[in-house]
Amino acid sequence: MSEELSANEYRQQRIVNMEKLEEAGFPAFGKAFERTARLDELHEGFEEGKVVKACGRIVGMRKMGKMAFAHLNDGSARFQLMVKKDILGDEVFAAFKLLDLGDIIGIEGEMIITQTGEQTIRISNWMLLSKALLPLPEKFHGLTDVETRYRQRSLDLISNPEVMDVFKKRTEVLREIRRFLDGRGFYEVETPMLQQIAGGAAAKPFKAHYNALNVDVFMRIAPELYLKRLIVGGMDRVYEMNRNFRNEGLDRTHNPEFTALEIYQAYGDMRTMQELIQSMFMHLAETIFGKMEFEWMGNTISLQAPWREVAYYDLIKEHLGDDWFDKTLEEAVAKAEELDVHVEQGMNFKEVTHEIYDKTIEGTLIQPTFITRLPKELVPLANHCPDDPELVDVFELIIGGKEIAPAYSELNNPLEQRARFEEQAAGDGEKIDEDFLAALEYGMPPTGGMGIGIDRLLMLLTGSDAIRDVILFPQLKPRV
RNA sequence: GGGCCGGUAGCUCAGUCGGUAGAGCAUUUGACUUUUAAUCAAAGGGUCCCGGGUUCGAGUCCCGGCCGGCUCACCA
Repeated sequence: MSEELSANEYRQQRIVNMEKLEEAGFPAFGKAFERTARLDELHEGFEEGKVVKACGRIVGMRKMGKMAFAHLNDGSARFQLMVKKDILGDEVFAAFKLLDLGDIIGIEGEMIITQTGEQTIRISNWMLLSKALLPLPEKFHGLTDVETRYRQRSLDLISNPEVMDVFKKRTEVLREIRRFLDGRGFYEVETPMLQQIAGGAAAKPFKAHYNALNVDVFMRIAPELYLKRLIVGGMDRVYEMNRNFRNEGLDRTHNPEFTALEIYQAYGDMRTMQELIQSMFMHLAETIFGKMEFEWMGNTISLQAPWREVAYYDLIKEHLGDDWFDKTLEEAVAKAEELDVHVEQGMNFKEVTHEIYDKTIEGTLIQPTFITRLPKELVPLANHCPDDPELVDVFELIIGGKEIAPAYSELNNPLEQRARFEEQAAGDGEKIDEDFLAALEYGMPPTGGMGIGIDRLLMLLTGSDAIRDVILFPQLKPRV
């Protein structure tokens, strides 16, 4: 007996049941059903004696001789059904007992409270809306195999309510972000995902071919250069929240397609973004989660503003000593080795310092922290700090030891922008986006810009340790 | 890419020293009008991830591969 045949036994049995139901006058795949309310709403507005219509999937069934109890789930909640032979009559009751777990039905009945105190609908009538030909995962343990959960998200959602909850929260967060930004006068825009030059970030793009123009195109790695064109054009508050694609590895915090929110506000700067993100995160925490503290990867994180702000050099000194910047390169390398931080031959002092920061300091910043005044070498596309041309006017927001959002006082000097592009192009051979540079030459107002990794934000807000748990269909290797 | 762990019935999992493949749920049949992991009785259900090897005999040991998880590294 093959696995396939065995699985088929369940299917065969359900097809037999389906035929019996059809003979009894219950077509297996019904039409639209008008319900009184969702099951969660019925629980909330429960009223003993009220007659209601509801529908959903049968997720539990306890059959007895002349009555049965079942549980219905419509994705919002579960609701118990009481099914009695003396109410339905012999044939309709017998047909009900032919239903399988997973079948989708519509019912009508009276809301009652059972002896054990559970809100229940005692049904007077029912119809089959859709037959399930395959068995559902087991009722008690549910579906736990992670691989199956990601590959068959439908089943995951059916059998794991907490998974459903995370994805509903995801939708609510996206909706609330839009509402928040719209309320501040931002326009949501859509810019190309198919780009002939993949700019705006340093990452490897996915490549595709466009037949009609016979050109290679790239899936975007960032919308930044297009959004700034809109700032030049006078749309002075814009945001885009959509997918970016990066042709890189896959791990607990990286998926090749991920959702990024980029925000640009003309006549603002990094400070504008700082206020915006604190207000926005607190707003989300308050309105959707009703709390300010979140458990994430073993830490309790408070989003209560104001968040800590520390200049990069001060942070380094805090961890490596006030005299750090008086040290020689050799001393810095020695310290790195002592800390078990791997440094490459030929790295300069700043690079070694940053490597140490990356490996030993960033991870310790659990509570929200703005790191400001970064060395310009680290951030090529930002404006200088007004008081120090060696530093750039940016912040990196770290939460839970992870980078959540960078923000810049955007570079709006087209000559300097061109110089930096040329330097970059010399390094990696990428084409320069001349149209973008031309736009800048018409004049871009001083602008604050920010990028937020939405998936990582959702990990924090929902307490998820893996990005796969906040993305409905994460990338997986194909199954053979 | 390296290391460690895992893949056995539809689902969740056991499987000892290499000796006939197990349980619970689910399914089928029967009993049962207040159950809720319903209960009771009986039955059916397996490509033990794939391919080689060792052996009289492999779910188990060895080699290779696939998929997944954790972790380190790389990339940013």
